[in-house]
Amino acid sequence: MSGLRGYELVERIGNLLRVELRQEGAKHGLQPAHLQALAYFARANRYSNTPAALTEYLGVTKGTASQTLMVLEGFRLVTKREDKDDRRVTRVALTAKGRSLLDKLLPPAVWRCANTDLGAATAHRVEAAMAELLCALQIANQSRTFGVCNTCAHLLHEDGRKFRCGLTAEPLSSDDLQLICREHAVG
Amino acid sequence: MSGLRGYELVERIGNLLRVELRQEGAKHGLQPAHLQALAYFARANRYSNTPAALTEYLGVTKGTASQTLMVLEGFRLVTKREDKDDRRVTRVALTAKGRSLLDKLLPPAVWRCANTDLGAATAHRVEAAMAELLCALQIANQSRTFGVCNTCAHLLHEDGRKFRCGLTAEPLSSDDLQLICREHAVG
DNA sequence: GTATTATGGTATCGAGTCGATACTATAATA
DNA sequence: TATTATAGTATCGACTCGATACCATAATAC
Repeated sequence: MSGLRGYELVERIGNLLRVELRQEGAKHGLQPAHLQALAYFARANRYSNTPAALTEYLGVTKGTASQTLMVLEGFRLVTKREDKDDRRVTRVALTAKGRSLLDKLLPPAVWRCANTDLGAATAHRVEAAMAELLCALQIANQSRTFGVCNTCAHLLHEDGRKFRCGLTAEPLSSDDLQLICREHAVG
Repeated sequence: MSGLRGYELVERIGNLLRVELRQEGAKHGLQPAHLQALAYFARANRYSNTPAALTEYLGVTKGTASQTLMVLEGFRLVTKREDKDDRRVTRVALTAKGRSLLDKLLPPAVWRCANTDLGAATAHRVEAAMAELLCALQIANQSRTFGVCNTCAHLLHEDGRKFRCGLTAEPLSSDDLQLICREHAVG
């Protein structure tokens, strides 16, 4: 019971979406990897909006990630600026153009359509199953989880509605809690 | 409710597996696309073991599919022969080497591991959810379903344990029922 | 029965991905 | 101060993929 059947299903789903993403992105001169990167920076928090974090997130080499970012910057979809505390670090942020393009392209039309067809209840159940699967895969892969602060083991609840990161000791707003963090930990 | 969260999950799962597939395949000089093609022909039935069917399955152009096949043939992982009835058509079959390599590489180790960690019951539930999602996506995409004969609307049950394809009128063995067919139809 | 069109497949080219390696700049550590 | 680690870029080669053109064969039109 190696789960080959399940694996084939995931492969096909991923492939189908990838083909769609390629077609849609091509209309704007973008490849799947570009859109993945753009989507990442749209949701990355202040500890995670760097090329190095993207490298880990996508599982590619830093050279590849750097190239991807150069393309996005060339299209004026993201901006880069030097970190003022650590001058080795580059901070990446979406431009308004990048954000509106992302809203238009993701998720792909075929996904929105399928999601509607499934209905809210089924879609939610499928989503939960995939979350479970992803978690297991990340553990098996010993890779970072890149979850949101809201679900992080480092999150500290203070009195009232205040939150703080246990790693950096910095306070977190409620918006912060919805962002992806490279230091995210489970358990 | 566009299902962006669910989409991100699928993207991440697909990406994680793709990275793994790339690393494993690289040890044998194979790219992800090669292994996908190899896996397809391992399961394709007699109506579907052609480059044209692979083209539809992977959602790429026929030129791309042709190149992929040339690589596989070069590595002696598949063989090609001309169809005797329609000489435009090429039939593709795995070699013993191709089959054993596939058994070794798919599903990737990280998948087997995650599958074990999840446990049989959960793995089955996740698999069912994925099947449902894939079906909805294929309908939304108006793409062929590439299911097995066992689940096909064309399948005719004859007396006893005999089966026949309603499209080609040919008899189907019980092994045939487990193979992928490009003419597969739902409903 | 021949001309036309459709289908299956290959060849070739260019744009782009991605990994590998080498390199620079800055920070952290010995 | 010297060494090492980290963040990022530059460059190169192998490869993917789409686009286009092309060839052979089958199906269809007339």
